Amino acid sequence: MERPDLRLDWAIGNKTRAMTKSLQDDETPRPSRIQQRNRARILDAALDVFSQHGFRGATLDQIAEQAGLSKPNILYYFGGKEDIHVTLLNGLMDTWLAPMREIDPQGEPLEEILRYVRRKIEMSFEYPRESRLFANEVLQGAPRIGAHFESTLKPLVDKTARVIEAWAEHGKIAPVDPHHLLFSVWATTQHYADFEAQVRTLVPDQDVQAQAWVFLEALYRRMLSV
Amino acid sequence: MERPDLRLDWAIGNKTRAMTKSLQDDETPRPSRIQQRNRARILDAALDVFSQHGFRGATLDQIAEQAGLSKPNILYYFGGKEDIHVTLLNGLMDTWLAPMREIDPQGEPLEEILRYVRRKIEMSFEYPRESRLFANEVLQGAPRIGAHFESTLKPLVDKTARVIEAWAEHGKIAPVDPHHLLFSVWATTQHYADFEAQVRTLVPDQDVQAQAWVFLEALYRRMLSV
DNA sequence: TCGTAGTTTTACCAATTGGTCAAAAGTGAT
DNA sequence: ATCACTTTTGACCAATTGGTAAAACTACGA
Repeated sequence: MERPDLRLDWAIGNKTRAMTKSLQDDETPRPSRIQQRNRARILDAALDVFSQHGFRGATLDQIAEQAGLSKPNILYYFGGKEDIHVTLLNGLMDTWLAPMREIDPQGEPLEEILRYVRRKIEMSFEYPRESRLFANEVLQGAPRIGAHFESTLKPLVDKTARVIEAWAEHGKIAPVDPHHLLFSVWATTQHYADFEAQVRTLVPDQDVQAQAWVFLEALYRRMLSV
Repeated sequence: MERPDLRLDWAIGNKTRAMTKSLQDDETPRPSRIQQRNRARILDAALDVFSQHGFRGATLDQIAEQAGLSKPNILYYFGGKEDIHVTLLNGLMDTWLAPMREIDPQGEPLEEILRYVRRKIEMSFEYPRESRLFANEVLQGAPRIGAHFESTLKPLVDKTARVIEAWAEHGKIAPVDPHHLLFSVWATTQHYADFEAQVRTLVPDQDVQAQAWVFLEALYRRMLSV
Protein backbone atom coordinates (compact mmCIF):
# COMPACT_ATOMS: atom_id res chain seq x y z
CA MET A 1 0.00 0.00 0.00
CA GLU A 2 2.67 2.47 0.94
CA ARG A 3 6.13 1.03 0.81
CA PRO A 4 7.62 -0.85 -2.10
CA ASP A 5 8.58 -3.33 0.60
CA LEU A 6 10.98 -6.17 0.71
CA ARG A 7 9.94 -9.11 -1.35
CA LEU A 8 7.31 -11.03 0.51
CA ASP A 9 6.32 -13.51 -2.10
CA TRP A 10 9.29 -15.85 -2.06
CA ALA A 11 8.02 -17.76 0.90
CA ILE A 12 6.01 -20.81 0.12
CA GLY A 13 3.73 -21.50 3.02
CA ASN A 14 3.77 -25.06 4.16
CA LYS A 15 0.11 -25.56 3.50
CA THR A 16 0.40 -25.32 -0.25
CA ARG A 17 2.35 -28.50 -0.50
CA ALA A 18 -0.12 -30.32 1.69
CA MET A 19 -3.03 -29.08 -0.36
CA THR A 20 -1.83 -29.96 -3.78
CA LYS A 21 -1.82 -33.60 -4.65
CA SER A 22 1.83 -34.39 -5.02
CA LEU A 23 2.39 -36.15 -8.29
CA GLN A 24 5.68 -37.87 -8.66
CA ASP A 25 7.73 -35.08 -10.24
CA ASP A 26 5.49 -32.14 -9.44
CA GLU A 27 7.90 -30.71 -6.90
CA THR A 28 6.80 -27.10 -7.25
CA PRO A 29 3.07 -26.69 -7.81
CA ARG A 30 3.82 -23.21 -9.11
CA PRO A 31 1.43 -20.94 -7.21
CA SER A 32 -1.14 -19.16 -9.29
CA ARG A 33 -1.15 -15.43 -9.75
CA ILE A 34 -3.95 -15.07 -7.24
CA GLN A 35 -2.06 -17.14 -4.75
CA GLN A 36 1.05 -15.04 -5.12
CA ARG A 37 -0.87 -11.83 -4.76
CA ASN A 38 -2.90 -12.87 -1.73
CA ARG A 39 -0.01 -14.53 -0.01
CA ALA A 40 2.03 -11.35 -0.35
CA ARG A 41 -0.90 -9.26 0.85
CA ILE A 42 -1.32 -11.42 3.90
CA LEU A 43 2.36 -11.34 4.77
CA ASP A 44 2.51 -7.61 4.36
CA ALA A 45 -0.54 -7.12 6.53
CA ALA A 46 0.82 -9.56 9.08
CA LEU A 47 4.10 -7.66 9.17
CA ASP A 48 2.15 -4.54 10.02
CA VAL A 49 0.17 -6.18 12.76
CA PHE A 50 2.79 -8.45 14.28
CA SER A 51 5.41 -5.72 14.38
CA GLN A 52 3.02 -3.40 16.14
CA HIS A 53 1.42 -5.74 18.65
CA GLY A 54 3.74 -8.71 18.93
CA PHE A 55 2.68 -12.27 18.28
CA ARG A 56 0.15 -12.72 21.01
CA GLY A 57 -1.15 -9.22 20.72
CA ALA A 58 -1.94 -9.63 17.05
CA THR A 59 -5.22 -11.16 15.92
CA LEU A 60 -6.15 -12.91 12.73
CA ASP A 61 -9.04 -10.51 12.38
CA GLN A 62 -6.68 -7.56 12.35
CA ILE A 63 -4.49 -9.21 9.78
CA ALA A 64 -7.50 -10.15 7.70
CA GLU A 65 -8.88 -6.63 7.75
CA GLN A 66 -5.51 -5.10 6.93
CA ALA A 67 -5.10 -7.53 4.06
CA GLY A 68 -8.61 -6.96 2.76
CA LEU A 69 -9.49 -10.63 3.03
CA SER A 70 -11.78 -12.67 5.22
CA LYS A 71 -10.37 -14.62 8.11
CA PRO A 72 -11.20 -18.05 6.69
CA ASN A 73 -9.65 -16.97 3.47
CA ILE A 74 -6.42 -16.23 5.26
CA LEU A 75 -6.50 -19.66 6.80
CA TYR A 76 -6.89 -21.02 3.31
CA TYR A 77 -3.45 -19.68 2.45
CA PHE A 78 -1.67 -20.33 5.72
CA GLY A 79 -1.88 -23.11 8.23
CA GLY A 80 -2.56 -20.74 11.08
CA LYS A 81 -1.43 -17.70 12.96
CA GLU A 82 1.88 -19.24 13.92
CA ASP A 83 2.51 -20.35 10.37
CA ILE A 84 2.22 -16.78 9.15
CA HIS A 85 4.51 -15.55 11.86
CA VAL A 86 7.18 -18.15 11.24
CA THR A 87 6.96 -17.63 7.49
CA LEU A 88 7.55 -13.93 7.98
CA LEU A 89 10.44 -14.43 10.34
CA ASN A 90 12.19 -16.97 8.16
CA GLY A 91 11.73 -14.98 5.00
CA LEU A 92 12.97 -11.77 6.54
CA MET A 93 15.99 -13.27 8.28
CA ASP A 94 18.17 -13.32 5.19
CA THR A 95 17.25 -9.80 4.20
CA TRP A 96 18.01 -8.65 7.68
CA LEU A 97 21.43 -10.23 7.74
CA ALA A 98 22.35 -9.16 4.23
CA PRO A 99 24.39 -6.10 5.30
CA MET A 100 26.62 -8.28 7.44
CA ARG A 101 27.17 -10.65 4.55
CA GLU A 102 28.31 -7.73 2.45
CA ILE A 103 31.27 -7.03 4.71
CA ASP A 104 34.31 -7.69 2.59
CA PRO A 105 37.26 -9.25 4.42
CA GLN A 106 39.50 -7.90 1.66
CA GLY A 107 38.18 -4.36 1.93
CA GLU A 108 39.52 -1.44 3.89
CA PRO A 109 38.57 -2.44 7.47
CA LEU A 110 37.34 0.86 8.85
CA GLU A 111 35.40 1.64 5.70
CA GLU A 112 33.84 -1.81 5.64
CA ILE A 113 32.58 -1.44 9.17
CA LEU A 114 31.34 2.08 8.60
CA ARG A 115 29.53 0.96 5.50
CA TYR A 116 27.93 -1.79 7.52
CA VAL A 117 26.76 0.72 10.11
CA ARG A 118 25.36 2.97 7.46
CA ARG A 119 23.48 0.15 5.81
CA LYS A 120 22.03 -0.87 9.17
CA ILE A 121 20.91 2.69 9.83
CA GLU A 122 19.27 2.87 6.45
CA MET A 123 17.42 -0.35 7.03
CA SER A 124 16.29 0.75 10.44
CA PHE A 125 14.66 3.81 8.95
CA GLU A 126 13.43 2.18 5.79
CA TYR A 127 12.11 -1.04 7.30
CA PRO A 128 11.16 -0.28 10.87
CA ARG A 129 8.46 -2.93 10.81
CA GLU A 130 10.98 -5.65 10.18
CA SER A 131 13.17 -4.38 12.97
CA ARG A 132 10.27 -4.35 15.40
CA LEU A 133 9.14 -7.78 14.35
CA PHE A 134 12.52 -9.18 15.29
CA ALA A 135 12.71 -7.09 18.41
CA ASN A 136 9.37 -8.40 19.59
CA GLU A 137 10.39 -11.95 18.92
CA VAL A 138 13.75 -11.72 20.64
CA LEU A 139 12.35 -9.75 23.56
CA GLN A 140 10.09 -12.64 24.39
CA GLY A 141 12.89 -15.14 24.32
CA ALA A 142 12.92 -15.93 20.61
CA PRO A 143 10.55 -18.88 21.05
CA ARG A 144 9.86 -19.19 17.35
CA ILE A 145 13.19 -18.23 15.87
CA GLY A 146 15.68 -19.46 18.41
CA ALA A 147 16.58 -22.40 16.21
CA HIS A 148 17.67 -20.06 13.44
CA PHE A 149 19.97 -18.31 15.83
CA GLU A 150 22.10 -21.38 16.11
CA SER A 151 21.87 -22.47 12.52
CA THR A 152 22.00 -19.20 10.60
CA LEU A 153 22.92 -16.27 12.80
CA LYS A 154 25.68 -17.75 14.89
CA PRO A 155 27.84 -19.05 12.03
CA LEU A 156 27.61 -15.76 10.21
CA VAL A 157 28.36 -13.75 13.31
CA ASP A 158 31.27 -15.92 14.30
CA LYS A 159 32.73 -15.67 10.83
CA THR A 160 32.38 -11.90 10.84
CA ALA A 161 33.88 -11.78 14.32
CA ARG A 162 36.95 -13.63 13.08
CA VAL A 163 37.32 -11.18 10.22
CA ILE A 164 37.18 -8.24 12.60
CA GLU A 165 39.57 -9.94 14.95
CA ALA A 166 42.05 -10.48 12.14
CA TRP A 167 41.81 -6.83 11.21
CA ALA A 168 42.56 -5.89 14.77
CA GLU A 169 45.48 -8.30 14.99
CA HIS A 170 46.99 -6.86 11.85
CA GLY A 171 46.73 -3.40 13.33
CA LYS A 172 44.18 -2.22 10.79
CA ILE A 173 41.76 -1.19 13.50
CA ALA A 174 42.02 -0.74 17.23
CA PRO A 175 41.80 -3.94 19.26
CA VAL A 176 38.20 -4.64 20.17
CA ASP A 177 35.92 -7.46 21.22
CA PRO A 178 34.24 -8.21 17.90
CA HIS A 179 31.04 -9.68 19.32
CA HIS A 180 30.35 -6.71 21.50
CA LEU A 181 31.20 -4.42 18.65
CA LEU A 182 28.50 -6.08 16.60
CA PHE A 183 26.06 -5.92 19.50
CA SER A 184 26.65 -2.21 19.76
CA VAL A 185 26.06 -1.70 16.06
CA TRP A 186 22.79 -3.61 16.17
CA ALA A 187 21.69 -1.85 19.31
CA THR A 188 22.46 1.68 18.21
CA THR A 189 21.03 1.33 14.74
CA GLN A 190 17.90 -0.66 15.46
CA HIS A 191 17.17 1.57 18.41
CA TYR A 192 15.83 4.17 16.01
CA ALA A 193 13.22 1.76 14.72
CA ASP A 194 12.43 -0.18 17.88
CA PHE A 195 12.21 2.83 20.18
CA GLU A 196 10.88 5.24 17.62
CA ALA A 197 8.07 6.32 19.92
CA GLN A 198 10.66 7.49 22.41
CA VAL A 199 13.06 9.03 19.93
CA ARG A 200 10.24 10.93 18.30
CA THR A 201 9.31 12.76 21.48
CA LEU A 202 12.87 13.57 22.47
CA VAL A 203 14.37 14.93 19.32
CA PRO A 204 13.29 17.71 16.95
CA ASP A 205 11.97 15.72 14.06
CA GLN A 206 14.37 17.17 11.57
CA ASP A 207 16.36 14.57 9.73
CA VAL A 208 16.87 12.11 12.54
CA GLN A 209 18.44 9.60 10.21
CA ALA A 210 21.12 12.04 9.11
CA GLN A 211 21.84 13.04 12.70
CA ALA A 212 22.11 9.42 13.70
CA TRP A 213 24.55 8.73 10.92
CA VAL A 214 26.75 11.70 11.78
CA PHE A 215 26.89 10.59 15.38
CA LEU A 216 27.50 6.92 14.71
CA GLU A 217 30.13 7.57 12.09
CA ALA A 218 32.07 9.66 14.58
CA LEU A 219 31.52 7.07 17.28
CA TYR A 220 32.88 4.15 15.34
CA ARG A 221 35.56 6.08 13.52
CA ARG A 222 37.00 7.19 16.84
CA MET A 223 36.52 3.79 18.41
CA LEU A 224 38.26 1.89 15.67
CA SER A 225 40.96 4.22 14.42
CA VAL A 226 44.39 2.93 15.32
CA MET B 1 10.77 -14.89 45.28
CA GLU B 2 14.30 -14.66 43.96
CA ARG B 3 15.48 -11.14 43.63
CA PRO B 4 15.47 -8.55 46.39
CA ASP B 5 13.90 -6.42 43.71
CA LEU B 6 13.29 -2.74 43.42
CA ARG B 7 10.71 -1.47 45.83
CA LEU B 8 7.32 -2.32 44.55
CA ASP B 9 5.19 -1.27 47.44
CA TRP B 10 5.26 2.49 47.07
CA ALA B 11 2.60 2.52 44.47
CA ILE B 12 -0.87 3.04 45.75
CA GLY B 13 -3.27 1.54 43.28
CA ASN B 14 -6.10 3.80 42.37
CA LYS B 15 -8.70 1.37 43.61
CA THR B 16 -7.73 1.72 47.25
CA ARG B 17 -8.89 5.26 47.38
CA ALA B 18 -12.15 4.41 45.75
CA MET B 19 -12.74 1.52 48.13
CA THR B 20 -12.12 3.23 51.37
CA LYS B 21 -14.77 5.63 52.47
CA SER B 22 -13.01 8.93 52.34
CA LEU B 23 -13.60 10.72 55.60
CA GLN B 24 -12.84 14.37 55.61
CA ASP B 25 -9.19 14.28 56.58
CA ASP B 26 -8.42 10.64 55.92
CA GLU B 27 -6.15 11.40 53.00
CA THR B 28 -4.02 8.27 53.27
CA PRO B 29 -6.00 5.20 54.30
CA ARG B 30 -2.71 3.61 55.29
CA PRO B 31 -2.80 0.17 53.65
CA SER B 32 -2.78 -2.79 55.99
CA ARG B 33 0.11 -5.18 56.24
CA ILE B 34 -1.77 -7.70 54.15
CA GLN B 35 -2.48 -5.12 51.52
CA GLN B 36 1.14 -4.09 51.29
CA ARG B 37 2.30 -7.66 51.00
CA ASN B 38 -0.23 -8.74 48.40
CA ARG B 39 0.12 -5.60 46.37
CA ALA B 40 3.86 -6.11 46.22
CA ARG B 41 3.41 -9.76 45.32
CA ILE B 42 1.06 -8.91 42.52
CA LEU B 43 3.32 -6.23 41.11
CA ASP B 44 6.30 -8.51 41.23
CA ALA B 45 4.42 -11.31 39.53
CA ALA B 46 3.08 -8.86 36.97
CA LEU B 47 6.57 -7.62 36.26
CA ASP B 48 7.58 -11.18 35.50
CA VAL B 49 4.67 -11.83 33.21
CA PHE B 50 4.38 -8.48 31.47
CA SER B 51 8.10 -8.27 30.79
CA GLN B 52 8.08 -11.70 29.26
CA HIS B 53 4.92 -11.56 27.17
CA GLY B 54 4.09 -7.91 26.76
CA PHE B 55 0.82 -6.36 27.80
CA ARG B 56 -1.55 -8.20 25.52
CA GLY B 57 0.35 -11.43 25.78
CA ALA B 58 0.08 -11.49 29.52
CA THR B 59 -2.98 -12.91 31.22
CA LEU B 60 -4.43 -12.24 34.63
CA ASP B 61 -4.38 -15.96 35.27
CA GLN B 62 -0.64 -16.09 34.73
CA ILE B 63 -0.12 -13.17 37.06
CA ALA B 64 -2.45 -14.71 39.63
CA GLU B 65 -0.66 -18.03 39.56
CA GLN B 66 2.76 -16.41 39.76
CA ALA B 67 1.59 -14.30 42.68
CA GLY B 68 0.00 -17.23 44.46
CA LEU B 69 -3.39 -15.55 44.56
CA SER B 70 -6.69 -16.12 42.84
CA LYS B 71 -7.70 -14.00 39.91
CA PRO B 72 -10.62 -12.29 41.63
CA ASN B 73 -8.36 -11.59 44.54
CA ILE B 74 -6.02 -9.74 42.25
CA LEU B 75 -8.90 -7.69 40.96
CA TYR B 76 -9.68 -6.87 44.55
CA TYR B 77 -6.36 -5.06 44.78
CA PHE B 78 -6.20 -3.53 41.34
CA GLY B 79 -8.82 -2.05 39.08
CA GLY B 80 -7.87 -4.32 36.22
CA LYS B 81 -5.12 -5.58 34.01
CA GLU B 82 -4.33 -2.15 32.66
CA ASP B 83 -4.25 -0.68 36.16
CA ILE B 84 -1.54 -3.14 37.15
CA HIS B 85 0.45 -2.39 34.06
CA VAL B 86 0.27 1.36 34.45
CA THR B 87 1.07 1.14 38.15
CA LEU B 88 4.18 -0.86 37.33
CA LEU B 89 5.29 1.49 34.60
CA ASN B 90 4.79 4.61 36.67
CA GLY B 91 6.49 3.20 39.72
CA LEU B 92 9.48 1.96 37.80
CA MET B 93 10.01 5.07 35.75
CA ASP B 94 11.83 6.97 38.47
CA THR B 95 14.06 4.05 39.32
CA TRP B 96 14.89 3.65 35.71
CA LEU B 97 15.86 7.26 35.25
CA ALA B 98 17.79 7.50 38.51
CA PRO B 99 21.23 6.98 36.92
CA MET B 100 20.68 9.93 34.64
CA ARG B 101 19.65 12.10 37.57
CA GLU B 102 22.92 11.20 39.27
CA ILE B 103 25.00 12.82 36.56
CA ASP B 104 26.74 15.70 38.24
CA PRO B 105 27.16 18.83 36.11
CA GLN B 106 30.02 19.83 38.41
CA GLY B 107 31.85 16.53 38.11
CA GLU B 108 34.60 15.49 35.77
CA PRO B 109 32.70 15.17 32.44
CA LEU B 110 34.21 12.01 31.04
CA GLU B 111 34.05 10.25 34.39
CA GLU B 112 30.45 11.32 34.91
CA ILE B 113 29.39 9.87 31.59
CA LEU B 114 31.36 6.68 32.08
CA ARG B 115 29.83 6.26 35.51
CA TYR B 116 26.42 6.70 33.93
CA VAL B 117 27.19 4.02 31.37
CA ARG B 118 28.40 1.66 34.06
CA ARG B 119 25.28 2.19 36.15
CA LYS B 120 23.11 1.52 33.11
CA ILE B 121 24.99 -1.68 32.38
CA GLU B 122 24.59 -2.81 35.95
CA MET B 123 20.89 -2.15 35.87
CA SER B 124 20.51 -3.94 32.60
CA PHE B 125 22.00 -7.08 34.11
CA GLU B 126 20.46 -6.71 37.52
CA TYR B 127 16.97 -5.72 36.47
CA PRO B 128 16.39 -7.19 33.02
CA ARG B 129 12.68 -7.51 33.67
CA GLU B 130 12.32 -3.80 34.10
CA SER B 131 14.25 -3.17 30.93
CA ARG B 132 12.07 -5.55 28.97
CA LEU B 133 8.91 -4.10 30.41
CA PHE B 134 9.86 -0.69 29.06
CA ALA B 135 11.10 -2.12 25.81
CA ASN B 136 7.81 -3.90 25.24
CA GLU B 137 5.87 -0.77 26.00
CA VAL B 138 7.92 1.52 23.77
CA LEU B 139 8.08 -1.02 20.97
CA GLN B 140 4.33 -0.92 20.70
CA GLY B 141 4.24 2.82 20.52
CA ALA B 142 4.20 3.61 24.23
CA PRO B 143 0.40 3.71 24.35
CA ARG B 144 0.27 3.66 28.13
CA ILE B 145 3.34 5.65 29.03
CA GLY B 146 3.63 8.16 26.23
CA ALA B 147 2.29 10.91 28.47
CA HIS B 148 5.17 10.41 30.87
CA PHE B 149 7.61 10.84 28.04
CA GLU B 150 6.59 14.43 27.67
CA SER B 151 6.15 15.21 31.33
CA THR B 152 9.00 13.31 32.96
CA LEU B 153 11.47 11.95 30.45
CA LYS B 154 11.79 14.87 28.09
CA PRO B 155 12.61 17.54 30.68
CA LEU B 156 15.24 15.35 32.28
CA VAL B 157 16.77 14.40 28.97
CA ASP B 158 16.83 17.95 27.73
CA LYS B 159 18.45 19.13 30.91
CA THR B 160 21.09 16.41 30.69
CA ALA B 161 21.62 17.22 27.04
CA ARG B 162 22.35 20.82 27.94
CA VAL B 163 24.88 19.72 30.52
CA ILE B 164 26.65 17.54 28.00
CA GLU B 165 26.53 20.29 25.44
CA ALA B 166 28.12 22.70 27.89
CA TRP B 167 30.88 20.23 28.59
CA ALA B 168 31.55 19.94 24.90
CA GLU B 169 31.54 23.69 24.41
CA HIS B 170 34.04 24.11 27.19
CA GLY B 171 36.27 21.57 25.54
CA LYS B 172 35.93 19.04 28.34
CA ILE B 173 34.77 16.35 25.95
CA ALA B 174 34.72 15.99 22.20
CA PRO B 175 31.85 17.77 20.45
CA VAL B 176 28.89 15.46 20.13
CA ASP B 177 25.16 15.48 19.60
CA PRO B 178 24.02 14.92 23.18
CA HIS B 179 20.66 13.37 22.36
CA HIS B 180 22.14 10.76 20.11
CA LEU B 181 24.85 10.12 22.63
CA LEU B 182 22.16 9.30 25.18
CA PHE B 183 20.30 7.13 22.68
CA SER B 184 23.44 5.15 22.06
CA VAL B 185 24.01 4.63 25.77
CA TRP B 186 20.48 3.39 26.28
CA ALA B 187 20.64 1.20 23.23
CA THR B 188 23.97 -0.43 23.96
CA THR B 189 23.30 -1.05 27.62
CA GLN B 190 19.69 -2.17 27.50
CA HIS B 191 20.49 -4.38 24.55
CA TYR B 192 21.96 -6.91 26.94
CA ALA B 193 18.66 -7.24 28.77
CA ASP B 194 16.23 -6.80 25.91
CA PHE B 195 18.01 -9.08 23.47
CA GLU B 196 19.37 -11.46 26.01
CA ALA B 197 18.07 -14.46 24.09
CA GLN B 198 20.24 -13.43 21.17
CA VAL B 199 23.29 -12.44 23.15
CA ARG B 200 23.20 -15.70 25.05
CA THR B 201 23.50 -17.81 21.92
CA LEU B 202 26.22 -15.71 20.37
CA VAL B 203 28.69 -15.24 23.15
CA PRO B 204 30.47 -17.70 25.44
CA ASP B 205 28.55 -17.21 28.63
CA GLN B 206 31.55 -16.16 30.64
CA ASP B 207 31.10 -12.85 32.33
CA VAL B 208 29.16 -11.03 29.66
CA GLN B 209 28.59 -8.06 31.89
CA ALA B 210 32.31 -7.55 32.41
CA GLN B 211 33.00 -7.89 28.69
CA ALA B 212 30.28 -5.40 27.93
CA TRP B 213 31.72 -2.93 30.35
CA VAL B 214 35.24 -3.26 28.97
CA PHE B 215 33.94 -2.67 25.46
CA LEU B 216 31.65 0.22 26.30
CA GLU B 217 34.22 1.97 28.45
CA ALA B 218 36.66 1.91 25.56
CA LEU B 219 33.94 2.99 23.15
CA TYR B 220 32.88 6.06 25.07
CA ARG B 221 36.34 6.94 26.32
CA ARG B 222 37.60 7.08 22.77
CA MET B 223 34.49 8.82 21.53
CA LEU B 224 34.57 11.57 24.09
CA SER B 225 38.24 12.16 24.77
CA VAL B 226 39.33 15.52 23.46
C1' DT C 1 -17.20 -13.42 72.55
C1' DC C 2 -19.13 -10.82 69.23
C1' DG C 3 -19.58 -7.73 65.39
C1' DT C 4 -17.73 -5.53 61.61
C1' DA C 5 -14.60 -4.30 58.19
C1' DG C 6 -11.35 -6.40 55.36
C1' DT C 7 -10.11 -10.45 52.55
C1' DT C 8 -10.74 -14.59 49.72
C1' DT C 9 -13.18 -17.85 47.08
C1' DT C 10 -16.78 -20.06 44.18
C1' DA C 11 -19.52 -19.73 40.37
C1' DC C 12 -20.40 -17.45 36.56
C1' DC C 13 -20.62 -14.03 32.43
C1' DA C 14 -19.92 -11.92 27.88
C1' DA C 15 -16.61 -10.92 24.55
C1' DT C 16 -12.83 -12.26 21.93
C1' DT C 17 -10.23 -15.32 19.26
C1' DG C 18 -8.05 -19.17 16.58
C1' DG C 19 -9.89 -22.32 13.85
C1' DT C 20 -13.37 -25.57 11.11
C1' DC C 21 -16.58 -26.89 7.54
C1' DA C 22 -19.50 -27.13 3.86
C1' DA C 23 -21.63 -24.67 0.56
C1' DA C 24 -21.27 -21.01 -2.81
C1' DA C 25 -18.89 -18.40 -6.14
C1' DG C 26 -15.44 -17.76 -9.36
C1' DT C 27 -11.95 -19.31 -13.06
C1' DG C 28 -10.21 -21.24 -17.06
C1' DA C 29 -9.22 -24.72 -20.45
C1' DT C 30 -11.74 -27.49 -23.71
C1' DA D 1 -21.41 -23.86 -22.49
C1' DT D 2 -19.39 -27.21 -19.59
C1' DC D 3 -16.68 -29.38 -16.15
C1' DA D 4 -13.01 -29.72 -12.86
C1' DC D 5 -10.63 -27.02 -9.98
C1' DT D 6 -9.51 -23.06 -7.14
C1' DT D 7 -10.98 -19.46 -4.21
C1' DT D 8 -14.19 -17.17 -1.05
C1' DT D 9 -17.73 -16.83 2.24
C1' DG D 10 -21.17 -17.46 6.11
C1' DA D 11 -22.24 -19.93 9.99
C1' DC D 12 -20.48 -21.89 13.69
C1' DC D 13 -17.27 -23.90 17.62
C1' DA D 14 -14.57 -24.49 21.73
C1' DA D 15 -11.24 -22.38 24.45
C1' DT D 16 -9.49 -18.43 26.53
C1' DT D 17 -9.80 -14.27 28.95
C1' DG D 18 -10.99 -9.95 31.54
C1' DG D 19 -14.16 -9.10 34.71
C1' DT D 20 -18.37 -9.44 38.23
C1' DA D 21 -21.49 -10.81 42.17
C1' DA D 22 -22.15 -12.58 46.19
C1' DA D 23 -21.27 -15.82 49.51
C1' DA D 24 -17.79 -17.38 52.85
C1' DC D 25 -14.14 -16.69 55.58
C1' DT D 26 -10.68 -14.09 58.63
C1' DA D 27 -8.66 -10.71 61.57
C1' DC D 28 -9.22 -7.91 65.32
C1' DG D 29 -10.80 -4.21 68.46
C1' DA D 30 -14.61 -3.38 71.83
